[in-house]
Amino acid sequence: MAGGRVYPSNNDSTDGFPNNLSVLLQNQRLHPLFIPESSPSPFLGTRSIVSFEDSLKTSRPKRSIFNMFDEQENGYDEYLDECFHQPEKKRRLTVDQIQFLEKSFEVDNKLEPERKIQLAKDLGLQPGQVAIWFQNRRARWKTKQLEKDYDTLLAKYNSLKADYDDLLKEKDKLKEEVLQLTDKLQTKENEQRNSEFSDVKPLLLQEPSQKPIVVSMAACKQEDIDSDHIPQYYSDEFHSSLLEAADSSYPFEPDQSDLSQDEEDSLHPPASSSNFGFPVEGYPFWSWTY
DNA sequence: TTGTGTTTTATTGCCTCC
DNA sequence: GGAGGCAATAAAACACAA
Repeated sequence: MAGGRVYPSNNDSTDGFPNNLSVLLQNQRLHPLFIPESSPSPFLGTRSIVSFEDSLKTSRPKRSIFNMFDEQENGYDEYLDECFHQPEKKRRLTVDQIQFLEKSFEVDNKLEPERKIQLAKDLGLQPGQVAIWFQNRRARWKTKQLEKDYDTLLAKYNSLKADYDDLLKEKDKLKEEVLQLTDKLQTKENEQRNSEFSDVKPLLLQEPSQKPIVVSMAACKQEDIDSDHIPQYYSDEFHSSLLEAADSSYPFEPDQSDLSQDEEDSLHPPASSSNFGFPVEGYPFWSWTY
């Protein structure tokens, strides 16, 4: 339920003192902490005082505002008596009292004993009441502060989450872009390979005692056959024997069969074989992997 | 008028500090 | 051990709708 609270007006006060705080502050130039030395409290109305007579009929709590008063303010008997004779039950503080306390709270939310007594004297309250008011006020302030902190954190969280979501979207977008580019590249490479493949004359290497070996020239560029590009560890002797072999013993014949990539691959000896890149029987030299 | 929700005042129990 | 602070909570005061 909502709604501002309507506090009882102090205009019906019978003490003859101004009840409006602003008027009071103006007329007496009161600082919130300023307590006149010997002026009666302008807040000593009839509506803001606990009925102490009623309270005293019952057993006192272990530490009530009465005990606190008795323990701490023994020299304050006159004022206590005045309060004790207030006929009414517990009442809320008046607007003026609350405004005065609020201003005092703004200055310092902690209450030293001297200040407590002065405030009580000036407001027509018991020091214990002032202490309790400050305590409750601190609790309210803390609650509000927690709510503020929560709102701040929530706003920060929402902002960060929005950023994070944006980054996720950006990441997905870039990922998709990479996939598309990869596909494009793959397609281009395939097209290029196919065009090269169509120019190649598949070669059939065959020896009477061996199964036919088909080698794609695409896998073996001319420069690979040049002596300059044959690794040094192949001796000249070995080199010449290869050339000799290519010249006479292994006539190349065109192969009309349609080679698949797998078949082609199967013609190459395994790269990580135990031959360490040396000639393998049954495989042409240009299919060796160094 | 009454029921209900909210706010304020006060109490209680526990803790820390001196 | 006492004073004072805090959290939890009771109780009173109050607003408001039905």
